[in-house]
Amino acid sequence: MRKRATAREVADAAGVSKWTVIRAFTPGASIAEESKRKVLEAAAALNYTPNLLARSLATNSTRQVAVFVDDFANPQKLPFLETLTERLQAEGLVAVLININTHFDHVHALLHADQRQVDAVILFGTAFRSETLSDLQLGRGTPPMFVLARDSQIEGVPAVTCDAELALREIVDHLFERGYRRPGFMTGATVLSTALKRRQHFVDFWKEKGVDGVSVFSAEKYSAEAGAEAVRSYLKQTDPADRVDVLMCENDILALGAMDEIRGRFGLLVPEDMAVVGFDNYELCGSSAYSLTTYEQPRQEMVHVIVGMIMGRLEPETVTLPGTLVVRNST
Amino acid sequence: MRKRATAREVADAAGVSKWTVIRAFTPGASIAEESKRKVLEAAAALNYTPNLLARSLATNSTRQVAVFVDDFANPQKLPFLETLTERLQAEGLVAVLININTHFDHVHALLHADQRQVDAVILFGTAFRSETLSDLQLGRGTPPMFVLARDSQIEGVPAVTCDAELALREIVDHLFERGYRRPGFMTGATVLSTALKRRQHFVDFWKEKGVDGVSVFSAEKYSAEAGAEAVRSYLKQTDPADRVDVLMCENDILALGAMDEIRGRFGLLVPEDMAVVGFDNYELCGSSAYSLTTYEQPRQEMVHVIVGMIMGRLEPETVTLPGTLVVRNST
DNA sequence: CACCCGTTTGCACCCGGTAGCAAACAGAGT
DNA sequence: ACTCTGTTTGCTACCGGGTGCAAACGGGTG
Repeated sequence: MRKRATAREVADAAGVSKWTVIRAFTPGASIAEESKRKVLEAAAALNYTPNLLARSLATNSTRQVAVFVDDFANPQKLPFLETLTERLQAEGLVAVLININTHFDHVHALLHADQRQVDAVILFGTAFRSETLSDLQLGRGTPPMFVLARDSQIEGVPAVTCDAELALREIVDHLFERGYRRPGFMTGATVLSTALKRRQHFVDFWKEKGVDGVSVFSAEKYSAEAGAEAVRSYLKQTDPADRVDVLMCENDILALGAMDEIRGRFGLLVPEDMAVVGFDNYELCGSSAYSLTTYEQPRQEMVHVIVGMIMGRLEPETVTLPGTLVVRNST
Repeated sequence: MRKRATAREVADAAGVSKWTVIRAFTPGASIAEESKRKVLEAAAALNYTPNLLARSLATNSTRQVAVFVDDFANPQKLPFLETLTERLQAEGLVAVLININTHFDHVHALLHADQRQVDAVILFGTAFRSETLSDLQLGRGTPPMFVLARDSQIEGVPAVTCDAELALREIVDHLFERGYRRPGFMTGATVLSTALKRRQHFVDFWKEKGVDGVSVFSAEKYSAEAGAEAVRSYLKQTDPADRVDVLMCENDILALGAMDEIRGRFGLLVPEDMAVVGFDNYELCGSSAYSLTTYEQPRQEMVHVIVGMIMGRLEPETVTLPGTLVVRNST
């Protein structure tokens, strides 16, 4: 394997010192046209490009951003990752994707990210417990952190989210207007559900409308299968007369699973027997097979804001952005 | 922002030289128990961990793997990314996710990966044209490359794929047995479709069965919407009597879109009027709303093999692994 | 021709580790 | 006490660049 050329080698070939070579590759550096040309020619001949590793070490900036993900079941992560990587790359940054799981938890991951000297850490919808940080005792040592698409449960760590209050208000208004009066809510794993505030706002706004008893039940995790199971056990143990008339699910993937179960196994009609609402507006929600009413997060704007904060253009502070209610046939 | 502690500082605190500190953090290094203890105490007090950037520079190994992705529309990417990151992390490697798009093409990405000194590049289902490599003229300079979940079109670059020949044979056998005789095939963008070989095998195996005319048409890209459109224009311009009785789609996401269109807009029944087959076994294919017959790629094994090659445990060579036919109600 | 000032270039030192050699040390054998 | 041998420690050189300062250069001016 041929080694990469170094600035030193290019310097020898061009008959200048290595610092002149560096200058030729530093925008705005003080260098004569003539020598810049010579250097670039020699560099092209030797196929030289600066070693970003060495540069990072010297400048103390890697231009790498760690992205923590712990829930790959939600297909909505994919378009987010697409937008995020695209925007980061447009800024000359690159995403290091870190899978948080039982073998590699947040502590490991943060330690690792810190050792790699990443410029920032994005907690992308992960279930980060604030105690984790104090365990680390890293204090000011860690790279700046940002929470994306989930509320921050860590003091001093800003979050960029969809405005849950506005979203749930719009949803509840819509459902009330359509005449639903017996609402239910399906959360994902109970521990985390507070991180999205959705349930709380849902309950509160129904209370404002004078509807008090929101049935709440919980799926094991965020997956279609788990959503289906949760609905199955709910429908089995609930008297048909007492059933909710509309079921709001914490995200689309739960909602799709729920819908399948409601229609498939129980032969009920959506929305006639039971309406369903999701959250995220995942691509397949619009298909005629589901036609799920849902709420679209302002993905582009959220990513725009978080990248702006990372680049230092925007003040790092918690920001909530308005999304869009997408009404379809499931309500 | 407090700076990270360096080996030098720990050395001063522990009253030893910085090389002794390094040894305390190097498994199997020659160091006395006593001084190791002293060093680790001082390190804990100062919150020291080695700087991986500096280590990478010195050892010429970053333990980073670049993963190129250019198609985020296929939700199947997500479980693959999950498995891939998990396995890489288990080996002490980390994935740098690079989004290949019009603003950041393969040439940019390869150059960038090379500058970052990544240990390997995984072309994860990307449409890499072999000319791109010769354009680069990087020759032996580039990091080792591997193609995942697509055939390699680059000489000397091994691919790890699902065995398309076996898969299509099983699928065609199954369809023939069920009595279908007028097969159709929907590819994604035509340019790439050869990279998956699926169409060719499909046509060949039908020919073996004595069925010659496979209707082939193509969606603009890999998305449900594109699949739906392709089916719409096919159904519109084809006489009902001449329609295919089974439609095989190059992947699930096309198949789901196609199914929606067939049932929703045209009011046809699947599989009675037209059967549909996909490829990948994406989670929602199993839902009662679709119940799509499809073929599951051996994801775990594929990732296992590619990571083995990266780690040097396995010979780098093209490997095809057998998947599993999943028969459901759409055929 | 000396002088001044702006541009260009070279240099010492630094970023934070790793590799391999050589010196220092300690315990055993004679 | 002396040598031998194995362990432990320190040191120089190096990975491939970046920074800030000082010296060299060059052209206009009096």
